[in-house]
This record gives sequence, structure tokens and C-alpha cells, in this order.
Amino acid sequence: MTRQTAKGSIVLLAGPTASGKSRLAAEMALARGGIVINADSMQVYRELRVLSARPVREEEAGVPHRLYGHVGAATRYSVGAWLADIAPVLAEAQRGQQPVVVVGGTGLYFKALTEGLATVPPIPVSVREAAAAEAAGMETEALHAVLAARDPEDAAAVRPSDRSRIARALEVFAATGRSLASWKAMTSSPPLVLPEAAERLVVVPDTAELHRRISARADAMVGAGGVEEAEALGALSLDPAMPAMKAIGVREFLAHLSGKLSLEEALTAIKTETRRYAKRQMTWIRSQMAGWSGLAG
RNA sequence: GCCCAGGUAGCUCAGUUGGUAGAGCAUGCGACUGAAAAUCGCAGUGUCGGUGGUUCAAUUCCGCCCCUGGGCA
Repeated sequence: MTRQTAKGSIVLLAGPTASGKSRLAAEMALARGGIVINADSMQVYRELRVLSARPVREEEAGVPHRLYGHVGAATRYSVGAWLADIAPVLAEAQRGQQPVVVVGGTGLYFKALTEGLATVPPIPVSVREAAAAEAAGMETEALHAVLAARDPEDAAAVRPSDRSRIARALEVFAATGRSLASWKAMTSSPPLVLPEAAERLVVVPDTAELHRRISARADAMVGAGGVEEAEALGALSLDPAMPAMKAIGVREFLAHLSGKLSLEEALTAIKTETRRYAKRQMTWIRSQMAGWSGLAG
């Protein structure tokens, strides 16, 4: 019976973008007298309000929302940073016996939350920059060959075409002198939330309906200031490789502002990208969240 | 009306010296441990505009027709 009490205190709510999960989370938190915590990798950025579809004031329904827009776009945020940020929030809620609803579309964050994360030392900015400089101009396969020369196990773990993961492995090696695989084989941080201790829910909408919502939401972004938001972000002159710059809509609206795309073309591209993103989320949900309870969206 | 260029996958196009065709993107499926709205893998699909003709065989060559651009009148 205490177990049920425990389950009621933590709800994990996942689902694809535009599935209506934010609103649902606010309703659930309101009904329980709890708080909502963000598990979306883009809604953490202060400058991305409209483009990341962060809940607006009325959707927050007077419920406290945490980890929304709490970092600047110039920050290179990550799963590890999110785990570090959510830990004290969860601890505080637990002390106050306050129910929490963790909601978002970033599957990796939920995985790290419930399964823990390998303890890899942070990569110093200087190392990262040096690695990036070295990689610049190199073909991805050549980078993979470099990785293979340093650690065959790491190289075998990633595809020769997967530049992102190859770069990560090279950075870890450069910063620590050890392979990423060896770090993963060592201790992980313990999960902050045990899967059995939480009510794990996933919103699974009808695809056609989801596509309609994605389209309508993209159109609404224009009136809500999405273009201006992209412009403001562009004015920061951040490295296009920064995570915040990768939010869907940023590149497209900036292309529109520079005259490369009409507004209609930008919106079409945004809708397509968003549909593809939702699809990847559903693939993750099917394979990685098999134990979660589905809710029809 | 005449001339020219086109009509091939959902889209943009390549191609077949005649033996029923392919890339990119889209789409579907999948992978996923500090960039995850990222990054990457795999896979389908076609009355090759219509219709006659030549041919063992036409998407390919020839005639006519339809449609779309552009030019000339």
C-alpha cells in the first residue's frame, strides 16, 4: 500500500511532440497539488519559448513548472546537465511530499532518469574545441579510422558514418585518455527514479491527428512570434552546432529572414521536420518504453 | 496558328545505342548513454502523358492527339 502512495507521487509522462502532453501534465499536477518538471531538451532554453512550444502561462494552470527556460541558448546543455538539475528539484519535492509530474519528449532523458547514466568526466571546452578543429574538413570515415586507431572497441560501437557519436568518443578519449566503452563499463550513476516507483505513462496519438496538430501548431507559431524569436536567436551569433540552434524552426525561419525561403516554404519545412521528429520519438517509445502504459492521445 | 523544350516514383530530375527503369528528398521501419528537436542504418513504390504504327520485343524509334513552359505571329 505504501507502494501505491509512492507511485502516486511521481508520474513520468512521455509522448511525441504536439501530443498534448504538456497540458495533460499541468492538469495532473493541479489535481494532485504537485509540480511539473520539464524533460524536453529544447524547452530548457530561455530563448526558445515559441519554437520549442514551451507551455504558456494559461497552460501552466497555476501549477509550478520547473526546468523550463532555465538556461541560456549559449549553454551547451546535455542529458548529464539535466540529471544534475533535476536531482535537487526531485529531492526538494520529496522533502515537501509534493507530487511531481515529469513531462517531455526527450526519451534519452527519461532513460537516464530511470536507469542512470555512465559516469564520464566532463569534457573541458578546450578539449572539445581542439577536437572540433582537428575534425574540421575531415571526412567522417577518416575520423572513424582515427577512432579505430585509438580504440577498436569504441570504433566498433559506432557506424563509420555516425559523425556525432564518433566525435563524442574522440572527445572522451582526448579528455580522459580512456575509451568511452571503458567508462560505460564502469559504474553508472544510480537512477534518480526507480521505474517501479513511478507511474510511467506515454501519450500515443493517432498519426493523422498528430500530423494535423503539428501543422496547426507550426502555423500558429508565426502569429505567436516564432519568426522574431528565431531572429533574436540568430542575433546572438551562436555556433550553428550549438544544441539550441538545432531546434526545429530556427534554421528555417532564419532562412526565411535572409530571403532564402518564403514564409510558406519555411513552414512547410518546419512541418516536415516536426513530423519526422515525432516519428523518431515514436520509434524510441516503441522500443525503449515498452513497459510504459499507453494513453490514447 | 507556327516553332522550340518538356511530360518517368508523392516531389525534383537522371536514364534506357529498343530487352518493362534509378538518384536525392518525402514516406515507412529500425538503432540510440552528456549535441538526443542531435546523429545514423535499412526498405517500398512506377499503366516511363494518351493512342496508333514499325519490331520477336517500345518507356526508348515514327505518326497523331492531350497537357505544361518559353518564343514567334
